[in-house]
Amino acid sequence: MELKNLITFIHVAELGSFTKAADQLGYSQSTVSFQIKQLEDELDCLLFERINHTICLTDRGRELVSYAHQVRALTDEFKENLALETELTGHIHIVTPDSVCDEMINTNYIAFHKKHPAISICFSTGDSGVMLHMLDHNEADLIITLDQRIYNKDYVIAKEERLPMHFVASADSEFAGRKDLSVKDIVNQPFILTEYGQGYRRVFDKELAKKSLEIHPVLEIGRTDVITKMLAGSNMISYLPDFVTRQGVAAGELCYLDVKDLDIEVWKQLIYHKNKWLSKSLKTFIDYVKEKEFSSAV
Amino acid sequence: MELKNLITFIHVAELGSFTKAADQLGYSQSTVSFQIKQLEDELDCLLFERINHTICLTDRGRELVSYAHQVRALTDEFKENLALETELTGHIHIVTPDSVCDEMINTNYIAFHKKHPAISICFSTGDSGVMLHMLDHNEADLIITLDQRIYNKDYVIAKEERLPMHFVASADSEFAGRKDLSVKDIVNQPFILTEYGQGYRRVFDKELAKKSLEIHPVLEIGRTDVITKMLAGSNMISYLPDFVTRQGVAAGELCYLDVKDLDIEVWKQLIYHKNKWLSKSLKTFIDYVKEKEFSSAV
DNA sequence: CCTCCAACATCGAGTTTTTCGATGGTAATG
DNA sequence: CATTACCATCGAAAAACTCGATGTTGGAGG
Repeated sequence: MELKNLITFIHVAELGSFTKAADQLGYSQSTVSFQIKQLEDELDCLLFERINHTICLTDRGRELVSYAHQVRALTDEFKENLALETELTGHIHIVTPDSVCDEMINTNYIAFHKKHPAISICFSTGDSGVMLHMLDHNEADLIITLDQRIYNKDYVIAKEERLPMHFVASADSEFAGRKDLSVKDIVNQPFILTEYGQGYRRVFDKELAKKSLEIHPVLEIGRTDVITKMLAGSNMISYLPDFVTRQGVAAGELCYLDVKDLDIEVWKQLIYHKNKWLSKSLKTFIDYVKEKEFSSAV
Repeated sequence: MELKNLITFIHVAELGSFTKAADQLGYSQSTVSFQIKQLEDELDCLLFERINHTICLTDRGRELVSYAHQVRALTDEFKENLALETELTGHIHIVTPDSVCDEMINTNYIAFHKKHPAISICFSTGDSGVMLHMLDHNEADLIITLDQRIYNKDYVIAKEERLPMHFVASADSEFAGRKDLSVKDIVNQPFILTEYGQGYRRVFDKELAKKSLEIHPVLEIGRTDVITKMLAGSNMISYLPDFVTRQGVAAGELCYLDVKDLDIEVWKQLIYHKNKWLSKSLKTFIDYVKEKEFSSAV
């Protein structure tokens, strides 16, 4: 009972003629005969009485007409809905580091949700390793990494930008305003950093190790908002992406230290798996994140 | 979007595995891959995300699951109904000579209708030529002929019997009781016969012509009930099947004339076209007619 | 760390199915 | 009586389907 045969059957039943149906469908007449015969064999009943070269639906045939129309209607409806791509619904799972997640939820996500209330979104946080693993296991639709620049043929980098990094301290730090600092000058200061697993922290430690230096932070915490709050007015130092500290510096609470001999490449990347099916919802969300979350200014 | 592929798709979606679906369906794994790919190509969308050798339905895939289930349900339902052969409904068109029709409607049909109220039946009358033409054009489902014995490879003779024929006159006819009459003795009497087109009348005339005889009836009429009524008490003679006159003879109103030199073969046959689809209703009706209308006693 | 296993994709070969054109028979038409 | 229209059937050609083998990759187990 393949759809093709049912379509042919519908035409034959409507036109009352194998030949006409064949013409209409672009088949040869013998093909139509064969297809109808197939249906008859499969259903083990006669669909048309053939008396004197004219055909006439049997009762069974009439039942099949009704069924065939239902199937066709269902199919048409389905294909139409598919073509329409319906409304923007569905579920999206995005995983980011803490700092990014904070910013997104607080500043941008509310607007997105207002615009697309039917898209349900799950934000969760994780370090780079966890995020990539989730991508590989189709447990996340989309991730944002703050890490060394990732390239992998299985991933699509939807957008990326290099993040300027700074050593940051309280605006009233003893190092504030000092020119041409070296890492060595500050390495023994009390540091507050993101925990080791977090992307750029690993890069940071590695780079220091190359210089045979080591930093023992007094506090490790992923929440960069906590870090910046604690820096202000304290004697602690941190190493953070600009977007985290920019506001504090502008407000006169924090300052950048002028350390010249450490320049770490930290990238912010928006990544999804290359085999990921991009629904319209997901595309919309990706576009949103690309625009809102990535500064075109940098 | 052939049904076969949809079935495979349903299995894959349920089992979450191409391989398992292949096992369950008796396909090879490559076949299942191919079938799903076919669906994806046809619908121009990804149905499963393949990430790390595990598959996961996409939104489109989920929509297709719903559609595929609907189609399958519809198909199952249809096939089940077909197997059930539902109730006895439908329309049957039977054509008979006047005399048979009279008898059927008056005596038997009412009982049949009570037993099978959902079967709608159309009785109509016609002479043999018309009836056979209707059979050939699928305008009648079933006919009963009273005529010479018909054989044609396109027809199915559901039942037949030879009808005894008699010259009949009023019980007080001058020929009543006379032994060993010849056709010649009565050929000039006033005759009342069925009209020429009617089956056995044609045979009757032909047989007389062989003997170089001719009869000019004073009245020709198909309604045999009218004929028998007119015979009684008149000096007219007719030539009729036994089943028409039996009652009158038994009642002492009519008598058979003992004409020995004319013996015409008249057959009552129940015929349908060999290409006719015999619905259960039609079969039931045929069985009914075979039993009720054809005397097993003759 | 290495091997094996489980999955799905892909390819080419073999088989099955589908399609077509030609042919045949029959009834209606002119 | 020739012609047309119609459907069935047949054999050949074309297309589609199916399979097994192979490749790739990640995870599990030793």
